[in-house]
Amino acid sequence: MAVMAFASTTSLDRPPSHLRARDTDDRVNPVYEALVCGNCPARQSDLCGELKDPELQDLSRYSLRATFREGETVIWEGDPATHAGIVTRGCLRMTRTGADGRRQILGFLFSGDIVSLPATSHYTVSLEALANGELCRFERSRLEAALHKYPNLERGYRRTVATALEGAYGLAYSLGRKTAMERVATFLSDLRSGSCPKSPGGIMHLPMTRTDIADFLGLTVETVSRMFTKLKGAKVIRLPNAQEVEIVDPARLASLAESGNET
Amino acid sequence: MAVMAFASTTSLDRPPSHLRARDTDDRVNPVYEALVCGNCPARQSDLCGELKDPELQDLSRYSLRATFREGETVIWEGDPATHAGIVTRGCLRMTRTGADGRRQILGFLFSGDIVSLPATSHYTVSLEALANGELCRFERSRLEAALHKYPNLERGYRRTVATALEGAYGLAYSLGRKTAMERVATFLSDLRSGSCPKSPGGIMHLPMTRTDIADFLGLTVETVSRMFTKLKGAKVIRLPNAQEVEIVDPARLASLAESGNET
DNA sequence: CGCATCTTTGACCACAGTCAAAGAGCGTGG
DNA sequence: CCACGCTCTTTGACTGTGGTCAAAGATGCG
Repeated sequence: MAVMAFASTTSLDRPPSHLRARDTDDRVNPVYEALVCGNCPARQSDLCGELKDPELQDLSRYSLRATFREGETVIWEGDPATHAGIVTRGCLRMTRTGADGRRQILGFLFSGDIVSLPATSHYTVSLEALANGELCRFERSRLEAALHKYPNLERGYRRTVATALEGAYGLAYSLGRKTAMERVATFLSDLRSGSCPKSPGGIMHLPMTRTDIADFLGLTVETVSRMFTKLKGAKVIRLPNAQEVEIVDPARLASLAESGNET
Repeated sequence: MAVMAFASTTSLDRPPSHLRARDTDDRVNPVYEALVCGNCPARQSDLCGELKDPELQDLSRYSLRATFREGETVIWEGDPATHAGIVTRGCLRMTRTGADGRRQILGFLFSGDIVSLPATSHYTVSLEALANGELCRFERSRLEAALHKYPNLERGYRRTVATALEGAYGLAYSLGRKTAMERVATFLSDLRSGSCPKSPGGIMHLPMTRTDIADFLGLTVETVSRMFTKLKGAKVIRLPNAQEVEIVDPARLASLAESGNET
């Protein structure tokens, strides 16, 4: 699939074009796909959730599967927006990078989350893999045809984008009006109730680094680390190691997410 | 007669009345609406822009017009989300308010801007009028039916929401990663190229207060005021009075929006 | 084991927030 | 017509939260 180079904003701290080679493993396999959809993690998503089996089977004929590896950039800000898709496995970060390298992460995508089409002809965010995974993608015109053919799908897509908008508003509220402690508490609280996979013991594995969290919350690594330490000291969370968090006191965490200092 | 029946139906399932006295002036007038659409400011919008005249005429049968006055709250966060609509005149602010009164403005809506349906059954933001104006509204199920009937409309709606998402991402980037000066410069620069009405002399009338701007940019009134003063001192803008801004040096303003201190 | 990357901690600093007060603009009423 | 009160804006002095800089632990990998 043809992808052009875009010197401007994208190639700052991420390795450039050689990573995009993986894009080529898109493949179409009607029979296989139809079978796969049944137990696809995205089967429960807003997008596919309301589809009936025959609809899904028809739709799956147009789906393309692409695997990605940790560290790989799946979508580059500024590239022609040719596909939309669903994450079926793994985790990605959605980022926007300024000309001077400042970075804002706009969200983390887990299995079942959707990559929607931008309003413009080019992507306005990058998508970088935090863990190996897989995308179920649709070529733009195929998706648009399907949206028109299946009102269920169209409604689901609408809800999906509205949910994304809702998330962005929530993020804006955090960034604009919350303190560092509130932001970190909000982040952990949201992760807990979100699609981040949890182990049976209630321990969450964080696929993102402290730097990623900082870039998501509009803070610095140091501040994020200090807040983690503080939450650990207050016995609100446990940190078996840097990548694992156990939320010991969800109620207190939720309260900290709203007020910062205890109620 | 069918139209009249529809009119009474919608007034029945309209949200509880104590919050919104003004809503009562919704009215349906097929002939009048059809004529009005032709020179409606929203005719150029993403939503209505691609519609052909017959489609528009059909659609207009379901439109409800509601006027609003400065200071009035048109939509309350938490209310059942019964309508979507287009601003046809005036200006509104979209706000989210925390339990403790902290406020984040998520955007300003001018004529032609769309109020889309939320993913949930209830509105997640409030809409407050900054200037007298008018909304062209559609009852939820009517809009959904129309979206399915007219692919043009559906595509337009999709682009509209994607544009809103784009705007929210831009705001998040500002809030998370820009300095006070950059945010104010970005705000003014965006207003200039946006739908905020301008006088022939290139002077913009700001319908929002400094407090509103602060609540939009995640700053305080004092900081916003200081940045305005600084921009005036640097001859980047002129301030004939507090409500009017003339952008004297757009290029410099744009540069300040990205880097804060000169290039 | 050695190097690289990520995380944590500490000391210091600056940008924007807080608190306070004066100035500007505007509608209302005497 | 001006005085009054209200709201909004501006300016000043000071403070504090979170950023910056630096360095020491962890952790993981070849």
